[in-house]
Amino acid sequence: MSGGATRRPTSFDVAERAGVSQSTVSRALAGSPVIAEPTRNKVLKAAEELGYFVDERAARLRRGSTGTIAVVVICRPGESASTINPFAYALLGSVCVAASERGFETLVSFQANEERLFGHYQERGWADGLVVIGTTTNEPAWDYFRKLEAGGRKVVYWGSPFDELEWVRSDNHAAGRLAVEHLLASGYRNPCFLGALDTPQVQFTERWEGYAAAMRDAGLEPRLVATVNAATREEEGRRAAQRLVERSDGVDAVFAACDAMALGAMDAFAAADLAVPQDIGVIGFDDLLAGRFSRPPLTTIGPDPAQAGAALVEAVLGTEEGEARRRVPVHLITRGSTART
Amino acid sequence: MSGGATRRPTSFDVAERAGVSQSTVSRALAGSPVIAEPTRNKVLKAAEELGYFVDERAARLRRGSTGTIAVVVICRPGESASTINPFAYALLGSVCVAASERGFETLVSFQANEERLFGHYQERGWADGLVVIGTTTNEPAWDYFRKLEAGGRKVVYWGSPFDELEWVRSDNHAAGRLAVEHLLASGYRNPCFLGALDTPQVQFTERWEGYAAAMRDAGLEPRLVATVNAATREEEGRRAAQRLVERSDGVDAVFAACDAMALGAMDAFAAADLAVPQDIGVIGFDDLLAGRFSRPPLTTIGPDPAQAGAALVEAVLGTEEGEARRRVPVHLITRGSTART
DNA sequence: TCGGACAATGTGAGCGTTCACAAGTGAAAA
DNA sequence: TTTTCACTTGTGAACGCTCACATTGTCCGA
Repeated sequence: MSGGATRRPTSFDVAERAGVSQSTVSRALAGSPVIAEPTRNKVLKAAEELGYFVDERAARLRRGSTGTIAVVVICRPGESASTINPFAYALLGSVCVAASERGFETLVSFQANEERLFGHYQERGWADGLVVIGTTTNEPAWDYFRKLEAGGRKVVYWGSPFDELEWVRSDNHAAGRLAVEHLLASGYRNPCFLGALDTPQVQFTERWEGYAAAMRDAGLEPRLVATVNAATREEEGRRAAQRLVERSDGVDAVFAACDAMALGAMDAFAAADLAVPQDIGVIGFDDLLAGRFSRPPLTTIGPDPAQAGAALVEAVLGTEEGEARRRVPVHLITRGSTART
Repeated sequence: MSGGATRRPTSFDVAERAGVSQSTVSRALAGSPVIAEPTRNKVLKAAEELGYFVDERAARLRRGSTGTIAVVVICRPGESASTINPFAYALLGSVCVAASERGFETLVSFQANEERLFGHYQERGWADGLVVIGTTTNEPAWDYFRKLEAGGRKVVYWGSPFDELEWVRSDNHAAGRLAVEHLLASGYRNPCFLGALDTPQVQFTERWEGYAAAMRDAGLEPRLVATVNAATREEEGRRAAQRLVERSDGVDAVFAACDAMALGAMDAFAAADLAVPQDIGVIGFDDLLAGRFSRPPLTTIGPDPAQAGAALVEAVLGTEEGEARRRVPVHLITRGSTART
């Protein structure tokens, strides 16, 4: 409306208008009980008239607190904000909520370019801690994380491939077992695992291990249908499933490393006229919204994102060693894609 | 590893270690060309050894910049981070990316409780601007927004119900027309609109208006199947579709106000043994990932989230009036749910 | 030998707060 | 009246940084 950009009012402006000292303004606005009621009212009125808000960056500087945790979501190269695994979003959201519940702000950035990613870690050095969601293969990451930790900051990784870092993960072992048990109980005889083991995604590897252990316990041979890198997880799942169909070696169920892959696989099965769940059972991991609306709806295993987010925040704010290294429990959500009966 | 929490190093610590003055450290780290190369190296080495990072909150305080834009995602009451409309996440992501490209940080919060929401606006007052994603019916919001704007901050709303606020929206009118044109071209004769008009979601209302105008242009009577409030959008869509099925008044296609509703509706149609797209066509809005994996895949209309995010950031950072009030173009994505032929 | 120009570094103020401490009230107790 | 004390408010020093300005050192031409 008006012309020039007017300077933002400070507590001194409020003090002048209210006819008190600046520190009285500070106290009144901070809700200090020592301030007399009439004074407080004068101050509040003046502040409101001027449209004054406390400058948090100054307050925090003085107070010595940051009150902020940084969250970095690492995108895969070429991945945009809209093609990223939706589970990362759910996790991001619950991290923000959990942080907010503990009175912390969250500073969020999405990074695809690793060069810039590291630059950003530095800029964000002023946060109390850093939560990293996603995976990077970049080795120099170690050095950066070390530097950050030397600088008194804590870095917690969701599903880190680096053992030296603090991490929070799903109980992937349990997930693998749950998948096998459920598939066998549903009447499938030859469940295979669909995913990749040679990636920095340790979570995939752990799911495989859980799956393999459960298979052996049941007297069965674990089988891997390896995915190869593609533009999206769905595409990876689709291609791997196509190869599986061509092979046709008696596999009658698939435990996919993530829902996106499972959905891609279901797509491929439909194209090959294989009926899910009759001809082949499919179970995923993540509990994406998309899985609720696929035909058939996708049976899946997943952590509660709220629980996972809370665990991450606790880990990044907690001072106790060890306590931070946690496993988030997973749950089986049974839907149509494994309902053989 | 070590015991007590050591104080974070400051530029004075670096200066002492490097044997130079504090301001030389500042200059060296800021990349000032006036610093001699050997000095810069000494400083960089000392900084690295101490694990020093510039305290951005102090730097920005001194510099007078915030370099931050706040993003608030409003959840519907009872909605958790994982049940929120995924489009909001995609939008959030692209806002973060767009901001980062312009050198800004993003401070993100998810708010369900409106009381706290407003408290948070104040705390976040130190950002250069505020992007609000989601909808609130709360009238006092006006006052808060006014106060924020009086305080020199800019608030931009995604799909605001308040006309006095800056907003960025999809071109919902065009979306309504696109939907009708596509449905008629696909051989449907009686498309209805599924959604609610009495909500603060102006975007829904605008889509209805676009739909209604296109219907009249085609010589047809616009028809509304009203949704009523439920826990999730899917549930709202499901229930409205059930009523539509019971009515069976010749409607042969549905334009749902959002994908989540469309998916819920498809669920209800499947339960009622109505085949999509043969018996009834369905088209949504948002281009959710879930729509790509539904059976049949969902035809939808939507803005490019990246474009929308960029427009929001531009609006919140731009100084020009009017320029900020923008419409983001929408695109039709044709999939199975309207493939009658 | 000296002074001026230029390059590199040091000095000190101040960004807008909070907080420990000092100081000013007025009423109750001596 | 004087002392005491509770209750409020004012004063001034930080927080860690950047930037305008002052200072130092070095080289070169007169």
